[in-house]
This record gives sequence, C-alpha cells and structure tokens, in this order.
Amino acid sequence: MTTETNIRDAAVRLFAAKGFAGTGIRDLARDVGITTSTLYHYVGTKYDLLRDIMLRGLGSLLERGEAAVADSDDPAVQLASLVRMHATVHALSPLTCAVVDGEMRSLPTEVRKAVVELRDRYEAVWQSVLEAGRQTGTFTVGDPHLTRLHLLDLCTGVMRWYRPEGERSLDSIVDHMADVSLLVVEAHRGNRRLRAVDLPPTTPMAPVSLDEVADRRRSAS
Amino acid sequence: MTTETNIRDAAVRLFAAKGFAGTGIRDLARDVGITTSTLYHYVGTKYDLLRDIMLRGLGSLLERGEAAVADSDDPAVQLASLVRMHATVHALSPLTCAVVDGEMRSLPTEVRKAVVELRDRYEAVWQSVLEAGRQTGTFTVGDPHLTRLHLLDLCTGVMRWYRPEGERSLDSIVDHMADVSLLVVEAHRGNRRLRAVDLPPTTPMAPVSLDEVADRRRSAS
Amino acid sequence: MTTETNIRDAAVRLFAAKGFAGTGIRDLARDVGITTSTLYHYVGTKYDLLRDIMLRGLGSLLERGEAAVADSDDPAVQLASLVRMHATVHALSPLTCAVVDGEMRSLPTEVRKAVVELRDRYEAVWQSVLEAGRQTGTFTVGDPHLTRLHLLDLCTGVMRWYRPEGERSLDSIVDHMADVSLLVVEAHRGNRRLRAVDLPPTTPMAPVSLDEVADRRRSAS
Amino acid sequence: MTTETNIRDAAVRLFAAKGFAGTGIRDLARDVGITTSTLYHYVGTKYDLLRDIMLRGLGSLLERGEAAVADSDDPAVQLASLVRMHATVHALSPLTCAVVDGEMRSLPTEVRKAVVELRDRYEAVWQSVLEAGRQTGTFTVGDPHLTRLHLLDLCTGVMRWYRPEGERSLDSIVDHMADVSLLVVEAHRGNRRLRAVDLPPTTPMAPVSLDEVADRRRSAS
DNA sequence: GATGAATGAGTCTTCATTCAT
DNA sequence: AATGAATGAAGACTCATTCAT
Repeated sequence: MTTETNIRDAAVRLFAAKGFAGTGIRDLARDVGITTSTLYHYVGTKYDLLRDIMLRGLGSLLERGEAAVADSDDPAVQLASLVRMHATVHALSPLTCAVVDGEMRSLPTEVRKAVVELRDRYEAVWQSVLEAGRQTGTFTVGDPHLTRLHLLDLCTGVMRWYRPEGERSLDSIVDHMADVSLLVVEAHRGNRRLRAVDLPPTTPMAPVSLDEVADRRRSAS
Repeated sequence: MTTETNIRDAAVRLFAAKGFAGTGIRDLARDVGITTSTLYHYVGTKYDLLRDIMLRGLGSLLERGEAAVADSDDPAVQLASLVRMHATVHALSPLTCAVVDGEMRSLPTEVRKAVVELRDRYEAVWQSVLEAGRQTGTFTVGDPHLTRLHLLDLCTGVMRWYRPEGERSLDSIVDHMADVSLLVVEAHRGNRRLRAVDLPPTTPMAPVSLDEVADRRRSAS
Repeated sequence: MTTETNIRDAAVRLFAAKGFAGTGIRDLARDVGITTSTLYHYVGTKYDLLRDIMLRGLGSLLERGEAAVADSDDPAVQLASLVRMHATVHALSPLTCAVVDGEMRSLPTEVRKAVVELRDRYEAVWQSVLEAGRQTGTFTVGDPHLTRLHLLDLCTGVMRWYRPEGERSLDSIVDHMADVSLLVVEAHRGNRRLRAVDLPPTTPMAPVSLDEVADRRRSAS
Repeated sequence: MTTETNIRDAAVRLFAAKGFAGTGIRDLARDVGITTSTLYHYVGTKYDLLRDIMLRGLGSLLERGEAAVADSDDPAVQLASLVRMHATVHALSPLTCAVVDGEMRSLPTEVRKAVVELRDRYEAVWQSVLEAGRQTGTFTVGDPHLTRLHLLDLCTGVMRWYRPEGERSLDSIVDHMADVSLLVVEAHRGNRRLRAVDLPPTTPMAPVSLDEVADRRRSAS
C-alpha cells in the first residue's frame, strides 16, 4: 500500500467515525503512523481530502446507477437493479458512504455545488425509473417523489448495520431489499404481483472497494 | 422565553446543522445573543448541553413508544401506532432527532452508556411488537431483526425531508408510512391483507414540541 | 460566628492551602456556603482580603515582639522570650503565618511597601537583641545578621510540623527551641553556658488566635 | 542553549518567583521569547513542566544525600557532609529548591505520590544518620525526629538569603552551618565537643547547576 | 521522501468583579 | 442582608498549516 492510499483510507475511516470537524489532522497522521508534515507532503489540506472522498464516492455511485438502468428497459428490473446496487455499495463501503452522506455540510460552498449536482443527478436516475414504472403501469405509486425518498432511506440504512461476518449473506439481504422495494411500489405484471425472483438475473456490477470496516471500532475509540 | 430555553433551543439547532464538533460555543452564544460567559452562567459545558438534549430526546421517545403499544394488544395496531408516532416525532422534531441519532459518538463514554441503554429499550419495544405479530400469525416476517431495522430507517428518514409547508399533510404522510409498514410485514387477517384504513383510529399522542425548523437555514449559514 | 469572620477564616485557610493565586473566590464562597455576590457584600476584593490578613498578622507579630523584649534588659532573656513567642505564634497560627510568609509576592506594590516595612521593623527587634547580647558579652556570635536568619528559620519552621494532638506539648517544644537558640548564640554567664532553665520564667503573652488547623486537610483537597 | 532548556529554566525562575498558579504560560513564553504554541511544541503542559522540575530536583538531592553519607561511617562526618551538601544545593539552586519545596500542593495527586516518596527517602537518610549518632553516643539528641526538622529548616533557610555577591564565601557559610549543626546535636568525642574543623575534609560533591538568580528580580516584577 | 520548527487563530472554560433587585 | 444576571479579560491548550532543510 502506498502512503497516500493509507492516508486516504484513514481519512475515510476517521471522518466516518468521528466526523470531519471531530477529526484532527494529528489523529489522521497518528493513525497512519506519520507526522503531520509528511501528511501535507502527500495530500493537500483536510478539505482537499474531504472533497476527494466525496467526489469519488458520489461519482462512482452515479456511474453505477447509470449502468444499472442501462441493462434493461423494464422499470421493475431497473428498480431492482438500482436497489441491489445501492444497498451493496452501502453495505460494502459503509464508511465512505457515511462520509458522503453526512459531511456535505462541511464542504466549502464552492465544492458543495459540484457535489450537490452529482447527488441530484443520481437521484434523478431513481426518479426517472419510478416515473417510467408509473407511466407503463408497472408500479402503483401515489407520490413518486415520496416513494423515492422511502426507497433510498431503506437501501441506505444497510450501511448502519450490515456486518460481513453476520449470519445472512449480502446477496440474500439485497434480494430481500429488492423484494420489499417491489412491494413498496406495488410492482405488478397484469394483476399478478411482481417479486424479485420473477425477474431475470442481474448483470453483476463492477466490484466495490471494501472499506476496512473491521478497523472501524479501533478508530472510533 | 427564558434565556436558558433559548440556549438549549439554539444548541439543538446548531448541533443539528453543523454537528457537535463543528459547533463552537461562540457560535452558540452569538446565535442566542449573549456572551459565552453568560452562556456558562446558565448551562454547563458543551457536553452537558449535548447530554441533556440526548437524554431528554430519547427519554421522551421511549415514553411515547411505550404509550403507543399500551393502547392495544393487536400487533398490527401497535405497529401502526409506533410507526405513526415515530414518524411524527421525527417530522416535527427533526433537529432534536438528528442530534440524538448522529451525535452518539460525541458523548463521553460514561454518558454514552446511559444513552445506549435508552435506545436499546426503545428498540426492544419495536422488536417485541414484531415478534408478537409473527407468533400470532398477524405478520409474515422472515427476519424480525432485519425488518425492524428496515422499518426504523423508513420512519426515521422522514426527518430529512418533511417540510410543514409542503403540499402533503403530515397526517397523510404518516398514514402512508403506516400502510407501507403493514405491507412490509405482510400484515393480514385471515387471508385478507390488512391496511391502515382497516385499523381503529389511534389514540392521539402527547403533543410534540416543534423544532424551529424554519430557523435551520439561517443558522446553518 | 459572623459571616464576615467566616469568610476571613476561610480565606486564611484556602490561601494557606492552595496559595493566593491558586484560590478562586468561588472556592472561597463555596467553602463558606454563600454566593460570590454575598462575599463581595461583606468583604472587598480578593486583594483586600489578602492585605488585611497580612497587615493584621504582621502587625500582631510586631506588637508581641516589642512586648517580648520589653520585659527584661537581659539579652538572653529577651532572646528566649522572642524565640518562645515566635515559635508559639507560628505553631498556633500556622495558616496565617504561611500566608504572611508566602504571599508577599501576590501583593500589589503599593501595599507591599507597607507590609515590608512592618516585617523590617520586626526583624530589627531580633537584630537589636543579638547586637546587645554580643556587646554585653552574653552571646558569642560571629555574624549577627547570619545568626538572626538562622534563628528565625528555626523558629518559623515549627509551623510546618507542629500538631496540637502530637505527643509533645507546645511548651516543651518551645522550651527546646529556646534552649537550642541559646546554644546557637553560645549564650554564657561568666564561663558557664546559659540554658533556658536558668532563666526566670517568662511573662505569659497575649493569647494567640488559633487557626483551624484541623480543617486544613479538608480544604487542601 | 537549546530552546527547550530555555523554557525549563524560565519555568523554574517564574514558578519560583510567582508560584505555579501565579505563572501563566503566556508569561513563560514571553520570558523565553517564543509563542505559546511553540512552547507546546517543545514541552508538554504546565503540569508536565512542574513535574519534571520536581522529580529532577528531588532526585538529584536524594542522590547527593546518599553519596554524602557513603563517604564515611562516622555519624558526625556524615551529618556535616549532609549539612554542607544540603545548604550548598539550596544556596546555589535556590529557585529550583523553592519550587520543589513550595509547589507540592500544585501537583496532581498521581504525581504527588511519586514526589512524596522521593522526599521521604531523602528525609530517611538524615534520620538514619541522627539515629546512628545517638546510638554510638556521638550525638546527644532528645528527639531525633524534632532535631531532624530543626536541622533541615536551618539548612534550607539559606536559599532565602544567600547571594553569591555577598561578602561571605559560600564555603565559610556552610562551614558555619555544619558547626551549628554539630552544636545542635551536641556532637562529642569522649567529653570533648566536636567541631567542624576537627573533622576530615569532605569529599567534594558533584557540581551544582546554578539557578540564574540574578534574573530573579527581573522576572518577579 | 520526510520532518522538526514555528505560529496565528482558534478551542473550551474560568476568572474576578459589578449591579440591579 | 443577600443574590441572580451578566460580562470582559484571561486561563490553558489545540488547531490546521507553512517552510526550510
């Protein structure tokens, strides 16, 4: 591992555990085992670190989101694909996601604009799937906007409790979430309710870089 | 309004907007319009402020939770009641709830224990309802633990987007959430699916103290 | 006890235990069981308290010193009397004496002058006894200045270790010190060494107001 | 001189002059000519500074004390040696000694224990010499405990008045003190009184690091 | 490639004191 | 006689950052 990577990993870990404002660059340097000066030699300021984390995190999410809906024209398949992807990413990169979700407020205005734009584009992907599902009659949703928020909350929540060493496999968990999502939008084909098992298998998505969740507890102390 | 109340309100507002670590007591004092010395005259340290907010917030939630399930023996009614209460509280006190949810990490170990215990007791209320529903056959849930997490995420999410001035009434929103929840647990009586409208009207709960959400934007600047 | 007396006693106790700079007026007020406002109602500022303690303490010491030498014209008797008085006062009012000795530096210049003058006059009393003893041939001292410092150190030291509940009576202790002092100045009549027991009994001096030494430990905590 | 040394020297000087509680770290930094931040770059907290001063000071004193009695088995020689050493150290390092003597109360409990233990061991050295002298019949002391306190007070006092530019040499002063000490314990060989001049010349002790006493007045302002 | 020295601005908190009641 | 409210100044200490080496 290069020193720079170590620093960026530690930043994610610490920002997630103690918040951006709650993390000192000394903590960061100590965690990596270097001096603060060395830290500045490799990466820029604390804000630079945060900016990079957020842009990369959201950028990758957006990319995956667009890829997920590109696989099919069926809103049900698209939704299930989005749900699986979103939940998987949040399960496997919970630290990065926690930072991306929680530290928007810590960004200087300039950068925040760019980040907000990415997030809006990502949400638009979801929104369009729901709209499409409604118009084709596949979904029955009263308020697509509200529904989107419900679904995102649901899929995002996984980052707060998923543990790889848990008894249930991630696959089975995201299957469950896809199923619940179809339930929430009352997905149906004709008058038969659509379930996740009825859909064709999804194209596997690009591998997610794992957050070192195991270290979370140590760092959080 | 007494000065102390003003301080506590401002603390909730600022902790929610900028995080505990990101909020300086100068910010706090400025927001209230007093000096930092005066602030210390009324309340203790920054940590005291946080502790009080969390203990009161969680304490009240637990109380309401226990009250919500006390009204009926029917798990479906209990669940709908919990959902309505939880969502309502999170919608009307989004700032307090954001602090309670997000600043556990900022608590000194000593206090954290007490807070965690309250949270665990609250979660136990939900858990027992789900278990009861499963045993009586009212619900069909594969993994009550997972389901509880889903439901809580769902109901908690409302705090991030509900706006009183929005076009949809809070009542209709929480009705919707109750409905979705019954869907998620596949609540049924006989082989007919149970919907929120089928349940008896809930006992109104104690009024929720409103967070001054309108002020959030001003303070967050 | 009047409130004012309580305050002044507590001041002596705390200044002795934690130093003037180390004592807050909150400590003081708490020790007395009043608010700081009330404290200002009864006595003046922290500096006023210190000034009063020092002027009263040194003033009384000077008075007793002058009384001690007024009883006799014999330098040996005068010295023994001074030693007994000084040691007794320091044994019974150790807290006051500690403040008087140790907090000169904390006095504002103005007041310090007055205090230094009192101290100089007190030391002059001792000095003149030693000079007289040397000129009459009663004492054999090489350097009266040095000797005075030795003797004062010796007699002052008692304040650091005397305990009324100790096994040895104060009388016997000050007798011992008088004896050692005569030894130090090599007091003699003809070629026979003078001992304390050879001298006429001293006139009892005015009663010394006791410091509440028992409380010292509590306050020092 | 390194910056760290400058800081530690200034700390001794200021703690001695104004007391630990009376010295601000700003005073300290100003005295050294650096900013407070730089000060923290070199040494730890104010308390760390105090701890180091005390542990080093007492540690060195104990070492010298043990060396002083190691030179001879004759209690009279040992006592004279201890007296000379103690007085010399207090004369040449009066500031350090003043801090060591006067700021025990400012130490946090944890550290205080360690310091008290060192002090007790040093006092035990003196005590054992007095006991030995009494048992071999060299000294005539009624109460060795009391006598030890007298002697220590005597030898310690020198730190309050010795000035290198004074007319009397330090050697002659400590000779005098050794002599007075032998007088106080009534040292004798057979029935002839023992005087300092009768003893073999003492082994010279390790050089004492001088406190910059000249600066004391400036700093005390 | 890595760091020790240095700092200005900031952190939270306590200080002694006044004053209207 | 007694105090709650209020504060400016100061307390010790940490912050993120730069720069010469």
